[in-house]
Amino acid sequence: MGTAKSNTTTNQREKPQRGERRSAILEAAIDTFAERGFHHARVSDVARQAGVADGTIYLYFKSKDDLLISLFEEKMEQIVETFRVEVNRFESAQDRIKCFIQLHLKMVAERPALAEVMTVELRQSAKFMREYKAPQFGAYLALLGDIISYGQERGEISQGFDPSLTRRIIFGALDELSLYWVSSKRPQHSLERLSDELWTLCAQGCFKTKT
Amino acid sequence: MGTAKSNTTTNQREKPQRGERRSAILEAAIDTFAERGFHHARVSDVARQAGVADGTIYLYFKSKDDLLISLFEEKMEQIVETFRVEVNRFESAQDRIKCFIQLHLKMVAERPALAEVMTVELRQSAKFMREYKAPQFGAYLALLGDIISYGQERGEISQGFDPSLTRRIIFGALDELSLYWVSSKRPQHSLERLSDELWTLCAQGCFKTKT
DNA sequence: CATAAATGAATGACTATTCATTCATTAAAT
DNA sequence: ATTTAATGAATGAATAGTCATTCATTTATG
Repeated sequence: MGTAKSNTTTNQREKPQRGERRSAILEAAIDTFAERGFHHARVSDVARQAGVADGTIYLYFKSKDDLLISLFEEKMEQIVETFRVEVNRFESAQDRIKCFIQLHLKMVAERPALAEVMTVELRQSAKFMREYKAPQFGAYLALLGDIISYGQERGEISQGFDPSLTRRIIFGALDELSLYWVSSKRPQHSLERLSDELWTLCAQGCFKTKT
Repeated sequence: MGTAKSNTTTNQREKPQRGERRSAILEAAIDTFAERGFHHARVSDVARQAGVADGTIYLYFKSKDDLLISLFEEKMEQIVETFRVEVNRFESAQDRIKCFIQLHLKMVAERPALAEVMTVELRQSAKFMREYKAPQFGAYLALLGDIISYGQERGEISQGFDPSLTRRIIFGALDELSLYWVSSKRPQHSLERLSDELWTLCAQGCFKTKT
């Protein structure tokens, strides 16, 4: 408020320092894509939000598509790294899966705009940028699958489950819960509640009698 | 083949009969949006696929967006109707949920293009056509939630589960499995396998020991 | 001063939508 | 039954608006 150069008329950022421009653009892209959606967001919207000129974006990214892809890959890479470390602090597969679920939803709570972009735009991109194979999304799924395989090795999880399917099921459930949470203005449920519900279902199923 | 006017040079349809034009356009839109994605598909692509002129589309739909919305609502309405009847043929909630899962995946197998459009584009629409509340998608979720409530009334399902969350979890899992299946050229798993895997997880969870 | 970085107005490609015109079909008139 | 008129569905070329990308110029840096 007291800063001489502060500009309170818009939500655009202070002009970023040298060396911070690339990440300023990425962060601006997250906010802008989350608010307007990738297709409706203009490159000039991202530029304004980042506090740089339109052309500056093209010094750091090849195209608007490249900006979206870079955003995915770089953020997802950080997430996978963090998750892997956190998850491995637990010994049992049960605790590891519980941890994974909690971390995913914690990320949604802390970076809703990022969650929104990844949740909503990832599908489009995966399908329509055919050459882009989303390697870091693959790594995310692999991490989840590894926990399941690990649980099978330890005898915690029945051999009957196929890790490559079960990981999709859990990811799908997490993804839908995330979308539900970021989309509702006033969510009726806390993220802890969502986490518990999914964990309980994964752990013991929802029917009282065994089939 | 023997028809005098048949045109074998392209994949465009025979000029549709009067009174079939609206549905010809809807079907063409499903194929075109599935192949190119809503944003990359041109209105003229849909027109060519339907065997009508560009302008004809605007006699039946207000805009390209309206075409997508109409597609969702009309197809989803049929699906909800069919599912409700089929599901109610079973007495137990267990069988009803199993039936629901199987019907969803059967629909994916029978109408992959429709599944693809709904799976990929629904999220976008839900977010960016704010005024469009996707009532039929709501009905789909409600159907699933009703089965869960019914199971709780009958004492099959623990009271601890919240139907409005559990239905999201199951829908999310189904949706992700569908996307996985339609996106992979040569799926390693049959849809029956996907159905069994999800059903088993929902029914009894994946851990051998109770928590 | 020389080099690199940043700018933002101008460009050009793209495509949703419009609307003046066509034409097949139906109804009216003889 | 045959001709003529009326209708409105269908057409597709032209329009109009959008916006990603470029690049000549300006600004900052060492």
